[in-house]
Amino acid sequence: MNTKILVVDDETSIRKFLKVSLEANQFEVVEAQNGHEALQKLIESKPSLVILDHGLPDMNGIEVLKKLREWSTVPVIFLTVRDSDEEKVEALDNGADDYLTKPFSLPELMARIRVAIRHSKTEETQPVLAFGKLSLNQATHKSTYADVELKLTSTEYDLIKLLLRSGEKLVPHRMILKEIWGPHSVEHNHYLRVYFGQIRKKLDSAVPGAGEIIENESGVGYRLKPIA
Amino acid sequence: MNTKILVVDDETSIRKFLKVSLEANQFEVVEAQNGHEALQKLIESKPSLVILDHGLPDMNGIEVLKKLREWSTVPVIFLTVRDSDEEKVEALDNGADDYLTKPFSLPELMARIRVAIRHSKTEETQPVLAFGKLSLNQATHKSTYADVELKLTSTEYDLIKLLLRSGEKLVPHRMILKEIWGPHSVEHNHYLRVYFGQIRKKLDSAVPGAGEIIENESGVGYRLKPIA
DNA sequence: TGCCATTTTGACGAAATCTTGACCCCTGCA
DNA sequence: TGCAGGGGTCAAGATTTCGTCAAAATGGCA
Repeated sequence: MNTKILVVDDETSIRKFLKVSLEANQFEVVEAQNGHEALQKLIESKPSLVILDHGLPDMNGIEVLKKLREWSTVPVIFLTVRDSDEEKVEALDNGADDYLTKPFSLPELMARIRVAIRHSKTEETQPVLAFGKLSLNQATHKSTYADVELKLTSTEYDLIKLLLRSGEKLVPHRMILKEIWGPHSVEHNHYLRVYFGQIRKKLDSAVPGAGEIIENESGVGYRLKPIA
Repeated sequence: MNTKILVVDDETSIRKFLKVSLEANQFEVVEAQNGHEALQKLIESKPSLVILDHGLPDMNGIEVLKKLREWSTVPVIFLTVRDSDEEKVEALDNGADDYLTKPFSLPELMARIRVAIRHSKTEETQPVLAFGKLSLNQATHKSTYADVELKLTSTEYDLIKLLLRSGEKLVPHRMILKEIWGPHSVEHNHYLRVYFGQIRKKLDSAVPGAGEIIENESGVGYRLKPIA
């Protein structure tokens, strides 16, 4: 699976140019023409990186950036036509990871994309996440409990990944919902009950009693139980 | 303790300029004039970030970068006089985290430094509130007395958190009620009796007598008993 | 098109938690 | 001695949150 990049720009010519260039470098490209579409596509296609233009028809790039930073940690490279200090500082301080002024050089953009992706890899994408007997291999996309494979759906997989990343730290309901279903679903606590129920059942059928590693703190959130 | 930055440049004027500017922004500055000194200082003073000039007398910046990347993951911002694509790509692909061309704008440099430091701050310090033998881990949402776990409900947890934040200072009834139950419930003093009763009971069953750490000042409020 | 895996929704009992009221104690005071 | 106010304790509802099951909707994909 190639690395997916979301390109947000209202000018078709620039989008096409970036699409062709990025695809020539083995990236998969998702396009958005405005802020709302960008946030929508971000939830749908979970890209590994976002290239965000400053000037958009419905809301400006900074607003999009602030919105997505409420729940996403995806790397963002900001693009702009103007070379203004204030804009740069504003973007970088609001969560942009890099900033390029148009016209930019393609090799430089590619190099900066590699840097951004390198960063997010080292921070989050360790090939194997594990906690106690529960482990998850992000390369093969497989998960095991005590070396017994669990057949998880992709949503179940994402939930386990989220808990594993937090170790024995408690993850609040709303944070889970935001991460997995997007900021619109912050209220749907019922999802959590259903999905953690399914996951517990699969854990139990792998190793009876294993479902207990998923703990609930009533009214607050879920966490993994530290190894006894 | 301030964040430490290693500035590597052979030109004294630029080093001084950066030193003054960085110190004005609450950073601590360590200087090096050449590649060998840079690697030396990196080991000695363990900075949180390196600003590395491309042209150095003994070895060029790329070589320094490659060397330090053999064992260090410290963020590196590359500086150069020439605006060359090849140089940029080479630096970024060899482990530089950002790249700026002289003359650069100071606000932009500061913003990019903040980004780099933000990136490297992956692990947060575990926020533990404690007073005497009572402690509360806000990451795991667990509480202990003398290392015995107390199974608190979320409201009980919030109450203990409130008392812990005030240390041995007295917290008035109305303040507690407003914080936990909202401004509508400022009159319901009965809640406090019931809840602190429950908490005392849980403390006692963890360590007999421990319930006494919650003291009441008649007609005024509650507080934690200073350590004997 | 129809099938299948998955996601979303609804329903319901169980568990945990919160709220309320009854009753006790103690203290200070008339 | 009686009584009022504040505090502590207990336990019975009331309410919220959980866990579970299963039906309906959705979305690829042959």
